[in-house]
Amino acid sequence: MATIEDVAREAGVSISTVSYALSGKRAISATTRQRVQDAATKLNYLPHASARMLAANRSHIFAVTAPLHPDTDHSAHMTFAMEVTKAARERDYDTLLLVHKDALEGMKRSAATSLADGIIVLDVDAHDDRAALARQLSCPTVFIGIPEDTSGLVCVDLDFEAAAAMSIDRLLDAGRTSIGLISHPEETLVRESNFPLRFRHGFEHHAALRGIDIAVANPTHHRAHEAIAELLELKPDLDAIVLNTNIDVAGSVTAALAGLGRSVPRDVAVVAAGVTFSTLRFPVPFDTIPLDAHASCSAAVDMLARIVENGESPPETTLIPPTYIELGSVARTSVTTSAPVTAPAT
Amino acid sequence: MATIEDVAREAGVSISTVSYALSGKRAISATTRQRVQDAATKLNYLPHASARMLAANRSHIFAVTAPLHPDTDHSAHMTFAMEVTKAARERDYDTLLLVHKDALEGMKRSAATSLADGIIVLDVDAHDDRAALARQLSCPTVFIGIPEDTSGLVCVDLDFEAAAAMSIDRLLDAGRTSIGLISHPEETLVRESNFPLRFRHGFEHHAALRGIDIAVANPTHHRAHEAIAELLELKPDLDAIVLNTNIDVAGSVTAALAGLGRSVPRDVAVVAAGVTFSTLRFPVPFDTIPLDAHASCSAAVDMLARIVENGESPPETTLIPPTYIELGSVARTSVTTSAPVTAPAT
DNA sequence: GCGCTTCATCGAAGCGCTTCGACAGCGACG
DNA sequence: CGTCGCTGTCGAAGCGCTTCGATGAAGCGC
Repeated sequence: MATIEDVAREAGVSISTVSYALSGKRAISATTRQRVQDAATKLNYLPHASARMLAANRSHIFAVTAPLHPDTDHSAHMTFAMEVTKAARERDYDTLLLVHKDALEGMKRSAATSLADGIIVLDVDAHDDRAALARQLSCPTVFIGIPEDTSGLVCVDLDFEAAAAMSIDRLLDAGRTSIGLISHPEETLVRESNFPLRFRHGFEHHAALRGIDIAVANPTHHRAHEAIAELLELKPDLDAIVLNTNIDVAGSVTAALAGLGRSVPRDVAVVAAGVTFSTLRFPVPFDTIPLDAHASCSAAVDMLARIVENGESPPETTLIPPTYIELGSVARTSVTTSAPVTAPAT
Repeated sequence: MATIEDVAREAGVSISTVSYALSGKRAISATTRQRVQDAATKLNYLPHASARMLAANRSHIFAVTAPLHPDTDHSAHMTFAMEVTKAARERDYDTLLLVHKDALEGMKRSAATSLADGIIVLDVDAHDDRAALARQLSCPTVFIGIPEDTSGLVCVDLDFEAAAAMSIDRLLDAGRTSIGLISHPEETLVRESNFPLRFRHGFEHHAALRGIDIAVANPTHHRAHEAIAELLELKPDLDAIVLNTNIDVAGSVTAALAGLGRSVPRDVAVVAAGVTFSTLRFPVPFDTIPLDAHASCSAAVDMLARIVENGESPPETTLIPPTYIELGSVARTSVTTSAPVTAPAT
């Protein structure tokens, strides 16, 4: 492999000139820069990674901690890891994958050895060990997800509270009156994975605010029809369901409702909110308030890069506003529809 | 962070002695070594990653290329990436994730900049661009999966041909006579993902060898019942199904068969072969010949580490023998069962 | 035409580690 | 008692890059 010295010789300049010409950190005349670039291209020069790291004290590597729990949704997990990696590459960083039990030890190690310039934390629990570690680590760290105590941290995530409120508002605006929430499986809630809790909290809070009574079900075995039966028992007049759950449960909601003699959206409106999957290929696609991995990850990586490169200190918490995608699973109820079309209720 | 110099001062020895004491590359007296280790522990010393890389010309990093296709099974994908990472950590390597289009460019870059000591290639197609690249790269590379032309490469994988043969043998031994294969979706076959093809080839080959006639279905839309109906049309007397397909199709086989008035294993025996998922939580668990991610990944990482560290050159292809897990989905047919129990047909 | 600034370039000092060769000390051997 | 060969330790030379300070050349005003 060609070294910077080879390029310098080829271009007839000094080593430092090559470095400055390629990095742009000092003014170099156009002609010299061109010669250097030509030489670099000709020799197929790429700087030796560790030499660059050592001299510049910067690795251009981000560590990504992504622990795998028994109840982890692999698909969502993969999507986030990929999106972080893609976003990092766009800013000229590579990503080191830290998994499993190695998460804590890996964070320490990659910080202590200066292997990583920064750390991205995925799949955050309400009381996450990695929060305490991040505070004492002095290696810039950004959380995708929001632990209970955010002091001294930098966190990015979808505004789940707002997403929950948005789902309620849409359903009420469409004339629905009796809303149930199907949440994540028990296992996920038990370890206090942060976002199902935040969604649920936002849901209950906003329901109270709008003066409606709601029901909540946590499917124990990823079974949709059990959850729905549970909701129907609590609220026999159920006419709307909000799904903040995994794809398995969501995917079988249509069938489960059909089994109970209800159709979507005629009898029951459905909104999937704060979910990573698309419902486009479901028998009846559901209106969706997506948990957009791309948005969260590129925002987080962007922040991390700015902390590392410019020493910026972003706010503790950045909430990404939700967006609503209509796919036809929330028709207006007949009562409302019978009102004059030109003057819809506000 | 403490440097090697701090440790040397603390232990009252020279820098090189510290290096040798910690690496064990030269004889150091027990007392000195102990003093050095104590000093290192006291100062919380960890060697600076890039300094070590630069001096030793070794990064202790493996790159992992794992491209994401539209039809990629995220769960399997994640499992393999995780298993590679875990296996690498056990040998003191970290893993860099290279995704998406970045796969080729990332391989080049991490090799050219000496960022990675070696490369693991996942999700290999029969005609994979990464094979040609690996040949010209001079960076040790191990494929998990087997492209058509393996010359000059090092590849590890489950012996899918043997797994296919094993599934046929087991079914025939259990007295089944009419076997159908449900393979991967069209999309996966079209891009010539290597293992579905190898499985299918082994399946057809062994069926011919054992003198039976078989049927094959490729579900187009991940729909199990369509595939089964297709098989039944081809072979109305179907009494055994081999599944070499994704979890979505496999998961709904029981229901699809029930819908067609057949039960497992009474009417139809089922074996899942060369699959990454477990069928334990299916309504009827299926006998399984697993594609064991852990086995493949740790074998591959082991090989890569030995190439990097000892300059070994393993054989082009290493096939991992299949194992059979009985879960009760292959009962002997009544005909066979009525034969004397003490003298089963061979 | 002198001193001043500005621009482009260079030389050299590290970054923190590994590793090679050198060498002191010491027991063994003739 | 001199010499040989070990063993354990040290000093120093890099690894390939970045970056600081220095310097020469060119441009400017007075």
